[in-house]
Amino acid sequence: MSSAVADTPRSPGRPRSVRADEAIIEATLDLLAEGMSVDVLSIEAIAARAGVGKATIYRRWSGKDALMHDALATLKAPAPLPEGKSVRDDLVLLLSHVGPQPDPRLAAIMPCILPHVTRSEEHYKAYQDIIEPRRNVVRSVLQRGVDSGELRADLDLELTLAMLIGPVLIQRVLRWHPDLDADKLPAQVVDLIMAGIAAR
Amino acid sequence: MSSAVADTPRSPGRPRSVRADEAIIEATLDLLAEGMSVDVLSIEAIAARAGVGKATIYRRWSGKDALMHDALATLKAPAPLPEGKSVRDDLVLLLSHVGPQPDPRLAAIMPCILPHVTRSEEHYKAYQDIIEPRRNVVRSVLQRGVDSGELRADLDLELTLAMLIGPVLIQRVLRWHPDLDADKLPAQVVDLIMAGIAAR
Amino acid sequence: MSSAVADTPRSPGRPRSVRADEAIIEATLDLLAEGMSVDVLSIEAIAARAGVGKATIYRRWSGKDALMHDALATLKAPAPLPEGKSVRDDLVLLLSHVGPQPDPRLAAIMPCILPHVTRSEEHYKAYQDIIEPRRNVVRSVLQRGVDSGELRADLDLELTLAMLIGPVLIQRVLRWHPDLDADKLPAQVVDLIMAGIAAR
Amino acid sequence: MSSAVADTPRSPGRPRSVRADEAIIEATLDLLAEGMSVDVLSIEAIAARAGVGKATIYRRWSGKDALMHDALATLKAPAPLPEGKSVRDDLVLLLSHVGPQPDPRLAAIMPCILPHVTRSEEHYKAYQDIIEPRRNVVRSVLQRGVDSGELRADLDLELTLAMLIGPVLIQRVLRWHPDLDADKLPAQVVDLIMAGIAAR
DNA sequence: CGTTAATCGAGACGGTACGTCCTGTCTTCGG
DNA sequence: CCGAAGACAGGACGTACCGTCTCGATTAACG
Repeated sequence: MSSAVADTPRSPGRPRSVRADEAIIEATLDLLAEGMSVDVLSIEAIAARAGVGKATIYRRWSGKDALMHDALATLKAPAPLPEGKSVRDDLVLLLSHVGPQPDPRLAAIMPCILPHVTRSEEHYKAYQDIIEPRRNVVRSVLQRGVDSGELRADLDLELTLAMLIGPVLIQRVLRWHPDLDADKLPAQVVDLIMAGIAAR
Repeated sequence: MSSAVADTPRSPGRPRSVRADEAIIEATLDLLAEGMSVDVLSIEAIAARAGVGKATIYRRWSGKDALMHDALATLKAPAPLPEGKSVRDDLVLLLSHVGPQPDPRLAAIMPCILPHVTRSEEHYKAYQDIIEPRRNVVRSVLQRGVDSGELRADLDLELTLAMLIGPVLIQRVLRWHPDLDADKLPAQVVDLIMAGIAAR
Repeated sequence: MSSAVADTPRSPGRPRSVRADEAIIEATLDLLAEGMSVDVLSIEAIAARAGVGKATIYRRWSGKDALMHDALATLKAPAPLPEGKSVRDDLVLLLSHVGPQPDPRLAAIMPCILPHVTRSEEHYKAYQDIIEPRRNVVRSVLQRGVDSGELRADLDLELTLAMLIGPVLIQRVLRWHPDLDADKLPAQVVDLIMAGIAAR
Repeated sequence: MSSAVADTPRSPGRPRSVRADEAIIEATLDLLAEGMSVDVLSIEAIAARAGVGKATIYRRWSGKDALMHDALATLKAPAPLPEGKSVRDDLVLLLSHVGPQPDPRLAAIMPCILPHVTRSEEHYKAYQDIIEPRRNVVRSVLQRGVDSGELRADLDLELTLAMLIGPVLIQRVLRWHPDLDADKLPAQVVDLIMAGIAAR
């Protein structure tokens, strides 16, 4: 093409391998999902699992935190499902997706990053760009429920958000609980919080 | 000993220092409360903080897990508060105690052990003796509410438990949330779950 | 070219740069002469010094050993000096040429390759084609001395060769010796070995 | 003992293992003797060969150079043999000891350190305390020969020294030479240099 | 009141992972 | 096709801790 734009000037030398990029991210997610905590997750282990030299990782990311952030960002489900017929069904769907879908590793990883973001405001802010879009979807569903009259008009959206997400975050702990079924949890949570626990 | 009762047979040699015991437990809790995750919490750091040799720790505990367990067990508030005048007030009180009281470090530590117990059923069971008594208190308050007619007769106690505890576990994450006040969270959570979010 | 002789069929594409060839050889010799050992001498360093890409080197030589061999072969003085008037003068001249002439780097490089050829018989043999011609010149001078009666008839030529070359090889070590002058060393060595050290 | 001297105050903590010291030195000498050059010799290889952690090496030596120096110092034969009946026999004995005795690795290592000490005056000086004592013994034998009239009165001791040591340093190269026998080399060298090569 | 024995702080032990640097090879572009 | 630039997998660097061990000194109860 003889026309103008020099789209991407293209730096000299061999371009970075896309295969390596993917292998590193996948290895990171796999290791996280295998239950390793953020702190015990080692660059050396990631490199070995990805079949990659350590330098290839450090060429792309400054350290473990930056790599982790990008790895988790790839899990950022591209808007899982915005709309259904009722607020109740939408919420159940969304909460189910914080769970095993779309990437089955997500449910395993989430509790691992919880203490990570808890450590400091700095860590917390670093993950806002990943967490907030997900929360926004839930928030908008709640707002729609208020507007449509399905939910109470005086509802504290932020509080409700925290209560919806909390149980799901600890759902892995509930796996071994004899009286609860993790698969049905989202629906039960939504139903309970819709109705309230107080007697009528 | 020529006397009767062999109370404690008393082994020969220098007895173990009580000061060391306490210093180690305190150092462990301090470090956990400072936001370190379970994995990065090192025996070496505990020993240094406690002013104690590493062997002094390994002589008492088999490893990090055993020490952690005992340290957290000392936080096991000796029955925080059994009874109030209403289920609502009791729940608020109990949830507040999962928070900053009685030991201010408790709230900081709880999110740290979450991924730890999540790792495997083995880890999970190891902490049951600490977690379950606390849950039992909440459970009995809920049962009393059902019996007294304050709560719905068909209430799923285990599910309700999970929903009450979830938001509190992630309350540290909410510290930096602009629209939520961690101190008021327990009361808000209880009120919301009592009433439900559905419009009447 | 429309003219006649297609001497060398001339492969297609850009011909190899003679400048690069020379620059690589020169860079190799320079680095060796700067006292680097054979093992620390890196292709990367040679490429950088020559202002050349690493691939440009690997396209011409199979590896470090092959490059080194060719580089040293260029130092193979094209018959330094065959004949003088006396065996003594010839030897002094030859030893001086193992030293700073004709290429001043030769004296610096020789001790570097010593441990290299020492490593295995394989390495040793690889450099025979460079070393032996030089030794042959000395050998023939010695033989001429025996024939002419200047040297003892029962002389062990190989042994004498080793004794003449040894001191020169370590002459760099002698640079800092306060009582020896490297420049005069060849003459002194020849004179001493001619006369012997035993009292008469 | 109630008397004075507090010999060695003894620092607290576990004392350093003598076994480790020895294993490290032995591993270093073994690897050097196996023909590795100084530069390719890695701390990691030494640690592996010695069955020792890297930290155990770095706790004792600042780096490769310091370790090498101490390793070679242990080869410093504690006065190989001072005196015989003739200067000739003494020299043969001493030169033989620069060779395979007392430690058979010495002959293999010497050519390896030659380019090392050659690199700079700094490196050269660092090994003076190892090299010079050995040279001193030879020097004193030569001086004794001059005093006793066995050697020429006008002998240049330093030059003679260089000529005696040179051939031995390159004796490994001579291993594969068909016409020379490394074992007999010292005697041949001494005899030749005593008599001179000039015809009488 | 000296013996005995388990404790203490201290720190070295064999390891593992760190993040950096350099190896020799491979892969892209522009000349 | 060549040349430079530079990414690739691999591996050694020197540091920092890991959990274990070994040391001299301390500290009680027992004989």
